[in-house]
Amino acid sequence: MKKNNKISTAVIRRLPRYYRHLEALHQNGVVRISSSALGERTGLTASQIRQDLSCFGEFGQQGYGYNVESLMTEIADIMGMNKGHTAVVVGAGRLGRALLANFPFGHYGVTLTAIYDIDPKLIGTTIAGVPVYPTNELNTRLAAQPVDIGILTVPPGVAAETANRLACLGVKGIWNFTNMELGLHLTDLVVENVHFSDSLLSLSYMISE
Amino acid sequence: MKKNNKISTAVIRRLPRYYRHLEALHQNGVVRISSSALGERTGLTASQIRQDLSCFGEFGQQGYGYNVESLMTEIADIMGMNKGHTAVVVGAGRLGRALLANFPFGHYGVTLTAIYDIDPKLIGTTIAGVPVYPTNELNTRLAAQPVDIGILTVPPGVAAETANRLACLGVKGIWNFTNMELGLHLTDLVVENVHFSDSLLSLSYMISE
DNA sequence: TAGATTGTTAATCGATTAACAATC
DNA sequence: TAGATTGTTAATCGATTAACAATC
Repeated sequence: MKKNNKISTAVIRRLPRYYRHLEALHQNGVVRISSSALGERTGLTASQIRQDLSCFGEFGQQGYGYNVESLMTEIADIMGMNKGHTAVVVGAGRLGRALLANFPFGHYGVTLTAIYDIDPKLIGTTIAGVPVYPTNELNTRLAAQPVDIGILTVPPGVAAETANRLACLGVKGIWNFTNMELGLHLTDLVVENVHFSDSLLSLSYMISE
Repeated sequence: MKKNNKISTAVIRRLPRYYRHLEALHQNGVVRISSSALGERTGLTASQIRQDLSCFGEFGQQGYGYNVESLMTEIADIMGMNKGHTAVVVGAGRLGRALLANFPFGHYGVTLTAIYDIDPKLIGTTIAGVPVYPTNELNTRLAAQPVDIGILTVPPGVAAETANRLACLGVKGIWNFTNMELGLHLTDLVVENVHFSDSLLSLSYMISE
């Protein structure tokens, strides 16, 4: 009984959190969990969890709760982890390489098809098993073989320009690690910003009380 | 006319965004801006901006708007950028080093006093001008000279344990880059999570519609 | 069966938006 | 002065919480 009304961003932002906790529970061999127990773990109310999940279907069972593994699988599916999303990384500097080395893209259902950089020393090599191409081949390569996500780890100076190119080349989403506001107002493009500075400044505020 | 009622997290999360845009405006030589113009830039309503700012004081002027530089300065101050916060980085792996190399801590009013790692090759060196100490000296060094913020870039396996040590050593905040839930429930400790996976999964959901 | 816990409806709470008098 | 734009109060909207019948 999927309900495609319109999911609020508040709910969407909580889905990965549910997933993270369910994954940990599953790894610890926990088979079932009630909304109240999950609430305790996640720091949310049982009511909110049931409300959130009910946006997508009926995954629980009265008197029992939720099966950890199947709820985990359902949420993974809802979040698009089984859509086979493809992505390219643009910018293989320290941050790009740290991400490539540490972040388990495959685990989240994202396949990296290429890395782009301007450094001649990197061209032709592979990083984390992904080939590095020169950035000036971005247009032709992506035109020939579109991808879903552009991961932006370029220096701030070329962030906006690169984002524009990615947008024109038809990516559906940009994962933006530059501290720049991309200012793209295309309705069909999603920009997810990872603004470290915003995060640190919030922390700074909260410890300054 | 500061009003210390209780600022909602929604407002706190928008402060860095205001700051970012004001900084850019200032760099472009813009001297004054109205709430509606700032709203257009930031994608928020003029009403919300005025409402938000009024939590902290009266920074504008009727018929004129806000002075970009002074509003920027005010917000910087509100966010604690002038508190002289100190921080240590724990974990000098790829991510830690990328952060050290790229992120302008000083610009946000945070002074790094030390880096801790277990790799003997790194001990005694400096990264981005900050000395690296062995992690087993964390307790004695922080006990002797407390810091405000612990930046957690250790591998997931030791995240919880390291966070606990930092908490016991009196840090006020933890900037958590591990994908782990730290599960510290100390009332006087603030944990700011940078969960890359949550961010990517939200993006994944949003492009999957 | 009796106890537990769901999904959902209704009530509450908080956050955003609109409106406007005050005033630069 | 007249026009613009603030800070703030009131109205609206949305999100969270509480309650409970349904049922495993």
